[in-house]
Amino acid sequence: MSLLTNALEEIPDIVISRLPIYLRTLRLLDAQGAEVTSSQELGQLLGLSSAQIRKDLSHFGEFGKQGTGYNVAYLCNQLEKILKVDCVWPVILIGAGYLGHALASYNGFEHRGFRIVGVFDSDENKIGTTIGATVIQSIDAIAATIQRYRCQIAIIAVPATAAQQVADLLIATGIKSILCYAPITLTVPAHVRVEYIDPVIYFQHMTFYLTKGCIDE
Amino acid sequence: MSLLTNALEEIPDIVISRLPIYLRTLRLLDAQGAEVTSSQELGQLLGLSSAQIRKDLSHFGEFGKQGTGYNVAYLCNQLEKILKVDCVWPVILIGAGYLGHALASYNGFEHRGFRIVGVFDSDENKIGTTIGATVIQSIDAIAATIQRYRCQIAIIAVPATAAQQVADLLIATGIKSILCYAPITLTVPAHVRVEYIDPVIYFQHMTFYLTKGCIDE
DNA sequence: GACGCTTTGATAATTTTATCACTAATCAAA
DNA sequence: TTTGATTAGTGATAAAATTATCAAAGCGTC
Repeated sequence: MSLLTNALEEIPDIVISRLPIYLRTLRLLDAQGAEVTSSQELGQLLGLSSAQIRKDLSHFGEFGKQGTGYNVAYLCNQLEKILKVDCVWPVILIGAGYLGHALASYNGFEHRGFRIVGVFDSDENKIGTTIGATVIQSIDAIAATIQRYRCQIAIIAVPATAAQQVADLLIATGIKSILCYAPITLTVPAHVRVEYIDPVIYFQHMTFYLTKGCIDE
Repeated sequence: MSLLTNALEEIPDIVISRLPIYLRTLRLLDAQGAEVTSSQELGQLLGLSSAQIRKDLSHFGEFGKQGTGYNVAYLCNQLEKILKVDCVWPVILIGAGYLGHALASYNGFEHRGFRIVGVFDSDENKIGTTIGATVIQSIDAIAATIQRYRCQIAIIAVPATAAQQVADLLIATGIKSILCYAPITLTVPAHVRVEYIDPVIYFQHMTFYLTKGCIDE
């Protein structure tokens, strides 16, 4: 089977969503000096069944050797190709509050395939100031940056009240994927993909399973 | 059916994971002054089918009225009870880097059921300094804070290299749920729940669906 | 009050996802 | 070389999740 899959087969999104986890773990194993691994070992590390991992990978080709397992470096490479992160994607960041600063300062993006190429804010007082080497620009400058880098990915790190408006602007300017840190669900056209990060969603998921133990009660 | 469900029925985790999204949207509707809504309207806002929303809610009881829909305030209340966020949960935060600062400064936790009651770091230079009104404490002080607040939830916002060690410490001290911002999969006992936030995982998911357009290529 | 429109909640049907079970390949050691 | 222990890949099966369907109920209008 060809690497980027036979066009007849539609790969489930849930499979795609696991690949980055596999990749992250494989790169850790690689960094630890492991030459080979197995679906069983990976499954143990990730809390998944070995069958699931083999099945997931089988959508894209054959990467292992029976009796031996997978060559870590090779599988890393293949996954990077499948996910198209064997290169660096330009990303723009909207919002230069505390969160925007944390994201812009994070140095874990580049070696995993992403670089923040522009930071934007609407606050006049922030425009022109810097985060590390990056100058915060006016919202008006977004289009130019997107064009220059052919940027398809944006991070929204503005307050919830401004997020939809920012999203509309980004989409009008050609952004195809948005990572939204604002705690709202955006309304976007079908060709735009949005992923959300809202820590409270995770907390509220957790508390369902906890026995109640609140402050002042 | 009783509110917190008939013990015979095991509610799928995937259903639980959607409830916080429903709650978030309902509270938005409430803030906008909406008195009632419908599974159809909610579904439209969230990109889900109305049947799914009705089915999800049906695990917990009957909250709507045929022909009318759901009373927004009432359904909010019920979801808050189901998720046990009709109160404030104490949370501790480990790691006072940029991300830790962003989290500690965020004022969107409290009204959704959570309060950061302690911030900890291993860096001697940070200990004793403040984020807003919160004093950064030594890692050694974690146990006392957990005990004092009967804290069950922790946020890990330390580098990947330290995360497992911190997790082990937290678990030994009684933490039951961890929100992990470090880009690794933690190894934890079965009774501990971990949720992960790693933006790169989302980016790499997105790029699978994008046409390649990297920097310098 | 009857009628038309809407909506829920329940059940059935369908689709999707995960698991199982097995074959063939690989390797190390006897 | 043979044997035993592993392991990938895969078609079949089981489980889970989503979607479709529909009766009953509510509301507004005539």
